[in-house]
Amino acid sequence: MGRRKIEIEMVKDPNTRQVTFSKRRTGLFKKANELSILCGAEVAIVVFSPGNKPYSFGHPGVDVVASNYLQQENINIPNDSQGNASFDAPNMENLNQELAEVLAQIRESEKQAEKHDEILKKNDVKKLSELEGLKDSYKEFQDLVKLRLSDLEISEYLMLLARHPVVGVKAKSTKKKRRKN
Amino acid sequence: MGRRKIEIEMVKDPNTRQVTFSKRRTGLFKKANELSILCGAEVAIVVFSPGNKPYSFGHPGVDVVASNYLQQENINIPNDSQGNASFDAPNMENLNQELAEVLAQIRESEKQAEKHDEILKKNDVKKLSELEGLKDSYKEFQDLVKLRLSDLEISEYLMLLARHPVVGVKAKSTKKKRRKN
DNA sequence: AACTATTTATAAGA
DNA sequence: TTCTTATAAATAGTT
Repeated sequence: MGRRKIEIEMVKDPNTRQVTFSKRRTGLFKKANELSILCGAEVAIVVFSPGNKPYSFGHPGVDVVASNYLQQENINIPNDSQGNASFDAPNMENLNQELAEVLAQIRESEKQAEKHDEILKKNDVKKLSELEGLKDSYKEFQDLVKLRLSDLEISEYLMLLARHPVVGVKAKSTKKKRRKN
Repeated sequence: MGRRKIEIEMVKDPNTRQVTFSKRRTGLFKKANELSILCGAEVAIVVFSPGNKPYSFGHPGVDVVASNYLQQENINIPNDSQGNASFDAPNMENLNQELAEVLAQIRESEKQAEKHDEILKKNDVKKLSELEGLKDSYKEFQDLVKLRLSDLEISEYLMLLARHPVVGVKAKSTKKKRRKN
């Protein structure tokens, strides 16, 4: 849909490829957004550019989509179906297990936190002094939870993407080369 | 791009909505496929229909993406050697311990949260201004979480998860050996 | 599912 | 990178 028709095949020129990527990624995300609004559908997308830079889109949010997915499928626990459990396996499994535990607890905590909010909303607040204390510790609590929650949300999201109802491992890293696109 | 222009808002009629969903989902996946081919990009999409049925698209495949990514980046977690601004990242060796600590903290926080709930229940709280504050701070860290959901992290988690989509409920083992190479 | 009148996306070019 | 524009492609309403 441009000045000329192009074949759907790898764009040879790196520059052109980059430009094409940028334009089409924008278009893809726009379409995804429209789809989610028009149809009330939940959408999550992850894309890696030619330069390996990751981009993502989620509506209403990757975490929400993931949660719904998990709620629907819940945590099935398939075994390693690939038999390729060698690569850093001990390490990963160990983390995986712990993460799974934390995940469960976080979700529990989240529910409580929500309840907490609900209660606050429904019951008109009365004791000011007490509230002050509550507020502080509540916030601390929330911070703690959230500190980990982001990682977990990602894990959930990834489970979703992997199309397997599994709990994923997360490894905090960061370094990454940052290419242009 | 049809007989008439439509507003991007929830399609009211369920039938029409379903039809729109089908058409646009097809279009979205087609676009994703073209993007992946034209630019050699990795793409993964998950969509939930209005009826909550999941649809997904992946090219060339989440696990493949994961392998490539790991091979390229590996789980190497040096400090920021690229001069990229980033937050600290504990390496794999520290993860277990870190997780354990967080786990403990969360448990503690949960207890606090419960206490809070009880207090609130027993004392009919009443103070709108305070409520507002609570809601605000809650939103604040919600936003913080969103910030942490950077593309970078998502990609890393995606890779790791897809590579090790296993959740073993095994006994807690000890640390792990080697780090990335 | 097909068919088109239109709208929308985008390939080139600036 | 952003914008412009000719043209290809997607799709809303219809059959």
